[in-house]
Amino acid sequence: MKIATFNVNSLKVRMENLKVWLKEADPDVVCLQETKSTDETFPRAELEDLGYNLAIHGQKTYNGVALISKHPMEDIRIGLPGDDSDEQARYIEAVIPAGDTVLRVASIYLPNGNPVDTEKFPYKLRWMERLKAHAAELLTYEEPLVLAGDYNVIPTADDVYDEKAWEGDALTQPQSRAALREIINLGFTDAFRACHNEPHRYTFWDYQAGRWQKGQGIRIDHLLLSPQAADRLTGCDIDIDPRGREKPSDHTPIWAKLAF
DNA sequence: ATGCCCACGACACGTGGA
Repeated sequence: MKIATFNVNSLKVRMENLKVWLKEADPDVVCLQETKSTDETFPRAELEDLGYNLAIHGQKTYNGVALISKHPMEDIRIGLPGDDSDEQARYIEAVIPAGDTVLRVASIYLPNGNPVDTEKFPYKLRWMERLKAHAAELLTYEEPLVLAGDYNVIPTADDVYDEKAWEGDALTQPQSRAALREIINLGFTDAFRACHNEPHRYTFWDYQAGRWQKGQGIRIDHLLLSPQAADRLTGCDIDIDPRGREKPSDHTPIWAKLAF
């Protein structure tokens, strides 16, 4: 089972770029972020024609997450528990039959948190606390679980082209990094780091200042695996080609393969 | 030191992204 995550930065303008990648990568499940589509404007037919079932949590203009799966999805849960007043569409979860068990997958769009001297940063940290609590709950199920998405956290200096250039940014703040470590330390495995130890592999390159052309990116899209998922991990990699094509997102897809 | 680029909503440029 190939599970991918891709922050598309608007589905509407990314459909051709996305479809080219879907056809060549042929993922079973894709966690999408920043769809910027409501449930009404979501391009359902185009994705269904490619053989995918849909689970959508949309919002006008901003945010928006979705799961697309070639296998049926059950027990779809919308929104991250812990704050009923939070109206931002940043979390969706579903259960997919896999072999003689099930795979639970979540698509996560963690808040950016910039600028750090505004209410946006404490919102990010509170959201991470809620994610930690929910992740701890899901771990008690003792089933294969993948929490995948745009975490908006650069885990270490090895995951950024220039640590100094990002000093003071919400993505490298010690509090952001500590909060991500706390989640991982519940018992998760970073799929990419389980398969790769080389530094400076990226999933995002800013549109500005020629960052893509200069190879200056950051690694912020992650797949976190429960022990039962990590035991099945056979590979993980970043598909950088979509970032270099026409009308690219500023993110590129990353995937993991699990054996069932 | 700052803006660079891109998408959205909806027509002019402000907001948000990372």
